[in-house]
Amino acid sequence: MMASDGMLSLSWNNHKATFCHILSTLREKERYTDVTLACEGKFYPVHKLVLSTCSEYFEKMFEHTPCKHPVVVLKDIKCADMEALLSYMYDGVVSVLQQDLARLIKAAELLQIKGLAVPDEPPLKELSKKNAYPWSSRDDRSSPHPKRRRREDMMTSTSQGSSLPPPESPPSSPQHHQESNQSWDHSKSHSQDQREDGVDQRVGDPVEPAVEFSSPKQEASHNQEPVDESLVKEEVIEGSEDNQGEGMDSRIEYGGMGGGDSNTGGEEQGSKFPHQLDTKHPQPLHEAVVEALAGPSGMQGWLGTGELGGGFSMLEGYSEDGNQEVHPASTGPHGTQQSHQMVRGLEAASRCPCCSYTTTSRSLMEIHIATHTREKPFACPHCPFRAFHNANLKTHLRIHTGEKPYTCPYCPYSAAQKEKLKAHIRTHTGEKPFACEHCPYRSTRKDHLKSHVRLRHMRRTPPQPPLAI
DNA sequence: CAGCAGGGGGCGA
DNA sequence: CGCCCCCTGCTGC
Repeated sequence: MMASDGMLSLSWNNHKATFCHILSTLREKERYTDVTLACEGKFYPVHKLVLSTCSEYFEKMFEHTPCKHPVVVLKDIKCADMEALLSYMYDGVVSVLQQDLARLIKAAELLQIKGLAVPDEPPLKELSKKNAYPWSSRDDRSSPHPKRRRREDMMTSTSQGSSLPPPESPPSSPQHHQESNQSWDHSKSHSQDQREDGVDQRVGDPVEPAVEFSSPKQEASHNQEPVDESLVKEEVIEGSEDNQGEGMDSRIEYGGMGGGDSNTGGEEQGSKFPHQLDTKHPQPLHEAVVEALAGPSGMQGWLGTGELGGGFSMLEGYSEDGNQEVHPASTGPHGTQQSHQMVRGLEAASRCPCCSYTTTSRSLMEIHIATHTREKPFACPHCPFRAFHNANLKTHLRIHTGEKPYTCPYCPYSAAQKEKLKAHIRTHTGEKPFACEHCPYRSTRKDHLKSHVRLRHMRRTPPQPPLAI
């Protein structure tokens, strides 16, 4: 464009079209996808960025979902509609049969898709009137009031965007471009990244002080409706340790564990989930995946369980190879039924997405998964720390109280943890139980031995390099 | 500066 | 209880 004061403004004429095209292509190739939508047994790997751009609902969901690659189960959405909406979000256009329009719009409302169900902002998308919005002639396209009204009506009976009222319309297939065979089979993939470190995140945790995760509650408070429990749960993110990534937030405040990312953690994790790395994104994603594999149990995802998930449940079949985190996206009685039906249909030997636990029993799996997803019930009154076990909290509390009950018999040292004292005593006794298998080095502590091996025998003198050439 | 050693915090079980 | 990780201070090359 123009210049002022010697400044040149370069514009990319075809930017929009090219940009959209590339996005679509990326989706087709499933590259850089970082969220998977699941509905009716089909899985759609897509991009959070795109979803967030097109839907405030998804935006908020991801905002409170630190998972690297969450799986969002959409129970009240037909896969055909989902495909159409994805087409709409990626291409800005979707073709739909007149008869399917109402249902599609309804789905769009549930997901708060901008331009379809929610008035979109100035740079509106190209929604062809005839295709998707026949009546828009009487409406401002950018502000589909009728739609909005409808949505508001619905919202008055449910909390915002969270409990999605189940669509009643029967399933059918709107025409759409791509995606029809996007459904993946389980073996296909996704095992990659799911893990994040954990972090006990608990967005919306009812027990949590409002200060901490105010956003969801604020949202809820905006609604006149009482907070829908399912909404809250929906945002709950359970983590496990090591999360690097986004999930780290809370931990960073008080944790040293910092996402086990840096050193060994990364390596170990990498080796810990090899299947995740090789299955699906053999490509550049790699690093990101490795990064995502924060912790051994890094199950950041929101895994629905019987108690938690109003309308959501694990897809057992999916989890078989999956290692995916599953996030509930819709709730409500219908959703629940739907999902349960789906699960029943998939009943077979299934594997926990977060560990190697396998069972053919859905209920057993739910119980097991609860061990990953349960909240940390023991909260420190002085800091954001939470623990799974009371004993851990007690230990933690000593940080605040300064209590160090374990005293060294040889010196004035005292420790808050018994194990620390044991390690300390070795410094007096000279006991070094941990011997390096590559050299005479011995250590009083196992982690020091590990560091030693890493530094001296793994990094330094890699046996292969010369041979490899 | 690299490596070692010790202290400390957290996690899962 | 065992393990992991981070941080920091010390020491020797």
